Amino acid sequence: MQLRMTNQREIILQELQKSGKHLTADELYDRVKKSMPRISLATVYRNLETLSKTGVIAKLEISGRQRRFDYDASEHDHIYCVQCHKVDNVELDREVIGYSSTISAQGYKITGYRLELVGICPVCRKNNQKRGE
Amino acid sequence: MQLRMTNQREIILQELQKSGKHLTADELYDRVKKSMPRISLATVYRNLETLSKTGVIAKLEISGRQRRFDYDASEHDHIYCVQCHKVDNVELDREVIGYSSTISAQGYKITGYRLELVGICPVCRKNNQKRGE
DNA sequence: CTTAGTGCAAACTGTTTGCAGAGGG
DNA sequence: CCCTCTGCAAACAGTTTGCACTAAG
Repeated sequence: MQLRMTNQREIILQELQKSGKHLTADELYDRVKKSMPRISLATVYRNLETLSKTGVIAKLEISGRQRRFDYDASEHDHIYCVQCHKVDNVELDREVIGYSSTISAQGYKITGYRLELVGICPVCRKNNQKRGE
Repeated sequence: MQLRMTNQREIILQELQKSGKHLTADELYDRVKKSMPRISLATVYRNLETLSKTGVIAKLEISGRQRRFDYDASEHDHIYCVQCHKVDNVELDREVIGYSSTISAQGYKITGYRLELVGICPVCRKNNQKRGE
Protein backbone atom coordinates (compact mmCIF):
# COMPACT_ATOMS: atom_id res chain seq x y z
CA MET A 1 0.00 0.00 0.00
CA GLN A 2 1.57 3.22 -1.07
CA LEU A 3 0.80 6.59 0.39
CA ARG A 4 -0.48 9.62 -1.44
CA MET A 5 0.15 13.11 -0.24
CA THR A 6 -3.30 14.53 -0.48
CA ASN A 7 -4.20 18.08 0.31
CA GLN A 8 -5.98 16.99 3.45
CA ARG A 9 -3.08 14.94 4.69
CA GLU A 10 -0.67 17.77 4.08
CA ILE A 11 -2.72 20.35 5.95
CA ILE A 12 -3.41 18.02 8.86
CA LEU A 13 0.30 17.36 9.24
CA GLN A 14 1.20 21.02 8.88
CA GLU A 15 -1.35 22.15 11.43
CA LEU A 16 -0.24 19.57 13.96
CA GLN A 17 3.39 20.53 13.49
CA LYS A 18 2.88 24.24 13.60
CA SER A 19 0.67 23.95 16.70
CA GLY A 20 3.64 22.64 18.66
CA LYS A 21 1.09 20.96 20.88
CA HIS A 22 -0.32 17.55 21.52
CA LEU A 23 -3.71 17.89 19.95
CA THR A 24 -6.72 15.65 19.99
CA ALA A 25 -8.40 14.72 16.72
CA ASP A 26 -11.17 17.23 17.13
CA GLU A 27 -8.90 20.08 18.22
CA LEU A 28 -6.97 19.48 15.03
CA TYR A 29 -10.20 19.20 13.07
CA ASP A 30 -11.21 22.67 14.28
CA ARG A 31 -7.91 24.12 13.10
CA VAL A 32 -7.88 22.38 9.76
CA LYS A 33 -11.47 23.36 9.02
CA LYS A 34 -10.41 27.00 8.85
CA SER A 35 -8.46 26.44 5.67
CA MET A 36 -10.50 23.49 4.43
CA PRO A 37 -14.08 23.84 5.63
CA ARG A 38 -15.50 20.71 4.04
CA ILE A 39 -13.01 18.27 5.53
CA SER A 40 -14.58 15.63 7.69
CA LEU A 41 -13.57 14.49 11.15
CA ALA A 42 -13.27 10.95 9.83
CA THR A 43 -10.57 12.09 7.44
CA VAL A 44 -8.66 13.62 10.30
CA TYR A 45 -8.87 10.39 12.24
CA ARG A 46 -7.86 8.30 9.24
CA ASN A 47 -4.87 10.48 8.50
CA LEU A 48 -3.68 10.64 12.07
CA GLU A 49 -3.83 6.88 12.11
CA THR A 50 -1.91 6.58 8.86
CA LEU A 51 0.68 9.18 9.81
CA SER A 52 1.33 7.52 13.16
CA LYS A 53 1.59 4.09 11.58
CA THR A 54 4.23 5.32 9.20
CA GLY A 55 6.07 6.98 12.06
CA VAL A 56 5.69 10.58 10.93
CA ILE A 57 3.83 11.49 14.10
CA ALA A 58 3.17 9.61 17.35
CA LYS A 59 -0.05 8.43 18.86
CA LEU A 60 0.02 9.02 22.59
CA GLU A 61 -1.16 6.78 25.38
CA ILE A 62 -1.85 9.51 27.83
CA SER A 63 -4.20 10.49 30.63
CA GLY A 64 -7.62 11.74 29.75
CA ARG A 65 -10.39 10.29 27.67
CA GLN A 66 -9.26 11.56 24.32
CA ARG A 67 -6.34 10.30 22.32
CA ARG A 68 -3.63 12.84 21.55
CA PHE A 69 -1.15 13.03 18.72
CA ASP A 70 2.41 14.26 18.90
CA TYR A 71 4.09 16.08 16.03
CA ASP A 72 7.37 14.71 17.39
CA ALA A 73 7.66 11.01 16.71
CA SER A 74 11.00 10.50 18.44
CA GLU A 75 11.15 8.80 21.84
CA HIS A 76 10.54 11.12 24.73
CA ASP A 77 8.27 11.46 27.71
CA HIS A 78 5.38 13.71 28.56
CA ILE A 79 4.10 15.88 31.30
CA TYR A 80 0.43 16.33 31.88
CA CYS A 81 -1.21 19.29 33.59
CA VAL A 82 -3.97 18.05 35.87
CA GLN A 83 -5.70 21.41 35.75
CA CYS A 84 -5.85 22.36 32.06
CA HIS A 85 -5.09 18.87 30.64
CA LYS A 86 -2.33 20.23 28.47
CA VAL A 87 0.51 17.92 27.53
CA ASP A 88 4.14 18.96 27.06
CA ASN A 89 7.23 17.12 25.99
CA VAL A 90 9.90 16.32 28.53
CA GLU A 91 13.45 15.17 27.89
CA LEU A 92 14.60 12.74 30.52
CA ASP A 93 17.53 10.42 30.70
CA ARG A 94 15.87 7.30 29.40
CA GLU A 95 18.62 5.07 30.71
CA VAL A 96 17.52 5.63 34.26
CA ILE A 97 14.79 3.11 33.76
CA GLY A 98 17.25 0.26 33.47
CA TYR A 99 15.56 -1.81 36.09
CA SER A 100 15.93 -5.01 34.14
CA SER A 101 17.09 -6.92 37.20
CA THR A 102 13.98 -6.22 39.23
CA ILE A 103 11.70 -6.75 36.32
CA SER A 104 13.06 -9.87 34.69
CA ALA A 105 12.46 -11.51 38.04
CA GLN A 106 8.82 -11.39 37.13
CA GLY A 107 9.60 -13.07 33.84
CA TYR A 108 8.65 -10.15 31.63
CA LYS A 109 10.69 -9.17 28.61
CA ILE A 110 10.75 -5.37 28.77
CA THR A 111 10.49 -3.63 25.42
CA GLY A 112 9.94 -0.09 26.60
CA TYR A 113 8.08 2.09 28.98
CA ARG A 114 5.84 5.09 29.16
CA LEU A 115 6.57 7.74 31.70
CA GLU A 116 4.06 10.45 32.24
CA LEU A 117 4.83 13.18 34.71
CA VAL A 118 1.84 14.75 36.32
CA GLY A 119 1.72 18.27 37.66
CA ILE A 120 0.56 21.81 37.27
CA CYS A 121 1.76 23.88 34.36
CA PRO A 122 3.21 27.40 34.68
CA VAL A 123 0.06 29.06 33.39
CA CYS A 124 -2.20 27.30 35.87
CA ARG A 125 0.21 27.95 38.72
CA LYS A 126 0.13 31.63 37.97
CA ASN A 127 -3.64 31.65 37.84
CA ASN A 128 -3.80 29.82 41.13
CA GLN A 129 -1.54 32.39 42.77
CA LYS A 130 -3.76 35.22 41.62
CA ARG A 131 -6.67 33.56 43.31
CA GLY A 132 -4.57 33.05 46.42
CA GLU A 133 -4.62 29.28 46.37
CA MET B 1 -22.57 11.58 51.91
CA GLN B 2 -22.06 8.35 53.72
CA LEU B 3 -21.50 5.01 52.10
CA ARG B 4 -23.64 1.95 52.42
CA MET B 5 -22.25 -1.52 52.06
CA THR B 6 -24.75 -2.99 49.70
CA ASN B 7 -24.68 -6.53 48.50
CA GLN B 8 -23.64 -5.41 45.06
CA ARG B 9 -20.79 -3.28 46.31
CA GLU B 10 -19.49 -6.06 48.49
CA ILE B 11 -19.48 -8.65 45.74
CA ILE B 12 -17.87 -6.25 43.26
CA LEU B 13 -15.08 -5.52 45.69
CA GLN B 14 -14.61 -9.17 46.61
CA GLU B 15 -14.46 -10.29 43.01
CA LEU B 16 -11.93 -7.63 42.10
CA GLN B 17 -9.76 -8.52 45.08
CA LYS B 18 -9.91 -12.24 44.64
CA SER B 19 -9.16 -11.93 40.92
CA GLY B 20 -5.75 -10.51 41.75
CA LYS B 21 -5.90 -8.84 38.36
CA HIS B 22 -6.53 -5.43 36.89
CA LEU B 23 -9.95 -5.89 35.47
CA THR B 24 -12.06 -3.72 33.24
CA ALA B 25 -15.61 -2.89 34.25
CA ASP B 26 -17.12 -5.45 31.95
CA GLU B 27 -14.71 -8.22 32.86
CA LEU B 28 -15.73 -7.64 36.44
CA TYR B 29 -19.37 -7.46 35.40
CA ASP B 30 -19.08 -10.94 33.86
CA ARG B 31 -17.65 -12.35 37.06
CA VAL B 32 -20.12 -10.67 39.37
CA LYS B 33 -23.07 -11.76 37.25
CA LYS B 34 -22.38 -15.38 38.13
CA SER B 35 -23.39 -14.85 41.74
CA MET B 36 -25.77 -11.97 41.10
CA PRO B 37 -27.31 -12.36 37.66
CA ARG B 38 -29.55 -9.30 37.72
CA ILE B 39 -26.83 -6.77 38.50
CA SER B 40 -26.40 -4.10 35.88
CA LEU B 41 -23.24 -2.86 34.25
CA ALA B 42 -24.09 0.65 35.39
CA THR B 43 -23.96 -0.51 38.98
CA VAL B 44 -20.53 -1.94 38.42
CA TYR B 45 -19.35 1.36 36.94
CA ARG B 46 -20.89 3.38 39.73
CA ASN B 47 -19.34 1.23 42.41
CA LEU B 48 -15.91 1.17 40.85
CA GLU B 49 -16.11 4.94 40.72
CA THR B 50 -17.18 5.20 44.35
CA LEU B 51 -14.64 2.68 45.59
CA SER B 52 -11.81 4.41 43.79
CA LYS B 53 -12.90 7.83 45.05
CA THR B 54 -12.80 6.58 48.62
CA GLY B 55 -9.40 5.03 48.02
CA VAL B 56 -10.38 1.40 48.50
CA ILE B 57 -9.29 0.52 44.99
CA ALA B 58 -7.44 2.46 42.28
CA LYS B 59 -8.57 3.61 38.89
CA LEU B 60 -5.79 3.10 36.39
CA GLU B 61 -4.63 5.34 33.58
CA ILE B 62 -3.21 2.66 31.42
CA SER B 63 -2.73 1.69 27.80
CA GLY B 64 -5.67 0.35 25.91
CA ARG B 65 -9.11 1.70 25.31
CA GLN B 66 -10.74 0.40 28.44
CA ARG B 67 -10.25 1.67 31.93
CA ARG B 68 -8.90 -0.83 34.43
CA PHE B 69 -9.27 -1.03 38.18
CA ASP B 70 -6.67 -2.16 40.66
CA TYR B 71 -7.56 -4.02 43.85
CA ASP B 72 -4.39 -2.53 45.32
CA ALA B 73 -4.81 1.17 46.01
CA SER B 74 -1.27 1.82 47.26
CA GLU B 75 1.23 3.63 45.04
CA HIS B 76 3.01 1.37 42.63
CA ASP B 77 3.65 1.03 38.94
CA HIS B 78 2.41 -1.29 36.28
CA ILE B 79 3.64 -3.44 33.51
CA TYR B 80 1.59 -4.01 30.43
CA CYS B 81 1.85 -6.97 28.10
CA VAL B 82 1.57 -5.80 24.51
CA GLN B 83 0.48 -9.22 23.39
CA CYS B 84 -2.28 -10.27 25.77
CA HIS B 85 -2.97 -6.79 27.25
CA LYS B 86 -2.64 -8.09 30.77
CA VAL B 87 -1.48 -5.68 33.46
CA ASP B 88 0.67 -6.60 36.45
CA ASN B 89 1.91 -4.68 39.43
CA VAL B 90 5.55 -3.72 39.67
CA GLU B 91 7.46 -2.46 42.67
CA LEU B 92 10.05 0.09 41.69
CA ASP B 93 12.09 2.52 43.67
CA ARG B 94 9.88 5.54 43.28
CA GLU B 95 12.62 7.92 44.35
CA VAL B 96 14.49 7.40 41.13
CA ILE B 97 12.14 9.77 39.43
CA GLY B 98 13.48 12.71 41.41
CA TYR B 99 14.08 14.75 38.33
CA SER B 100 12.76 17.92 39.85
CA SER B 101 15.74 19.92 38.58
CA THR B 102 15.20 19.15 34.93
CA ILE B 103 11.49 19.52 35.17
CA SER B 104 11.05 22.62 37.23
CA ALA B 105 13.08 24.31 34.49
CA GLN B 106 9.92 24.08 32.45
CA GLY B 107 7.99 25.75 35.21
CA TYR B 108 5.87 22.78 36.09
CA LYS B 109 5.09 21.85 39.66
CA ILE B 110 5.40 18.07 39.68
CA THR B 111 2.85 16.27 41.80
CA GLY B 112 3.46 12.73 40.67
CA TYR B 113 4.05 10.48 37.75
CA ARG B 114 2.78 7.40 36.06
CA LEU B 115 5.26 4.83 34.91
CA GLU B 116 4.08 2.01 32.78
CA LEU B 117 6.53 -0.62 31.69
CA VAL B 118 5.73 -2.27 28.42
CA GLY B 119 6.78 -5.74 27.47
CA ILE B 120 5.85 -9.35 26.94
CA CYS B 121 4.65 -11.45 29.84
CA PRO B 122 6.03 -14.89 30.72
CA VAL B 123 3.01 -16.69 29.33
CA CYS B 124 3.21 -14.98 25.95
CA ARG B 125 6.98 -15.47 25.80
CA LYS B 126 6.54 -19.17 26.31
CA ASN B 127 3.88 -19.34 23.63
CA ASN B 128 6.12 -17.44 21.24
CA GLN B 129 8.98 -19.87 21.82
CA LYS B 130 6.77 -22.83 21.04
CA ARG B 131 5.95 -21.26 17.73
CA GLY B 132 9.62 -20.56 17.14
CA GLU B 133 9.35 -16.79 17.06
C1' DC C 1 -6.59 4.72 -15.66
C1' DT C 2 -6.15 2.71 -11.12
C1' DT C 3 -6.74 2.57 -6.53
C1' DA C 4 -5.84 5.34 -2.22
C1' DG C 5 -8.32 8.77 -0.11
C1' DT C 6 -12.59 11.57 0.86
C1' DG C 7 -17.23 13.17 2.84
C1' DC C 8 -21.16 11.71 4.82
C1' DA C 9 -24.00 9.19 7.74
C1' DA C 10 -24.61 5.50 10.35
C1' DA C 11 -22.60 2.10 13.51
C1' DC C 12 -19.93 0.91 17.39
C1' DT C 13 -17.56 0.89 22.02
C1' DG C 14 -16.99 2.37 26.53
C1' DT C 15 -19.06 5.12 29.96
C1' DT C 16 -22.54 8.13 32.15
C1' DT C 17 -27.14 9.62 33.52
C1' DG C 18 -32.39 10.27 34.50
C1' DC C 19 -35.81 8.09 36.67
C1' DA C 20 -38.87 5.36 39.45
C1' DG C 21 -38.59 1.95 42.67
C1' DA C 22 -35.83 -1.02 46.31
C1' DG C 23 -33.49 -1.70 50.53
C1' DG C 24 -29.61 -0.47 53.96
C1' DG C 25 -29.01 1.83 58.38
C1' DC D 1 -38.40 6.49 57.31
C1' DC D 2 -34.94 8.61 54.84
C1' DC D 3 -31.85 8.82 51.37
C1' DT D 4 -28.25 6.07 49.00
C1' DC D 5 -28.25 2.71 45.78
C1' DT D 6 -30.20 -0.13 42.07
C1' DG D 7 -31.85 -1.77 37.31
C1' DC D 8 -33.16 -0.28 33.10
C1' DA D 9 -33.00 2.30 29.09
C1' DA D 10 -31.64 6.00 26.87
C1' DA D 11 -27.96 9.41 26.15
C1' DC D 12 -23.37 10.56 25.48
C1' DA D 13 -18.40 10.96 23.79
C1' DG D 14 -14.87 9.41 21.05
C1' DT D 15 -13.74 6.66 17.25
C1' DT D 16 -14.48 3.59 13.28
C1' DT D 17 -16.63 1.97 9.04
C1' DG D 18 -19.50 1.15 4.56
C1' DC D 19 -20.40 3.33 0.56
C1' DA D 20 -20.37 5.95 -3.60
C1' DC D 21 -17.65 9.54 -5.37
C1' DT D 22 -13.04 12.21 -6.05
C1' DA D 23 -8.47 12.90 -7.19
C1' DA D 24 -3.27 11.64 -6.88
C1' DG D 25 0.30 9.52 -9.42
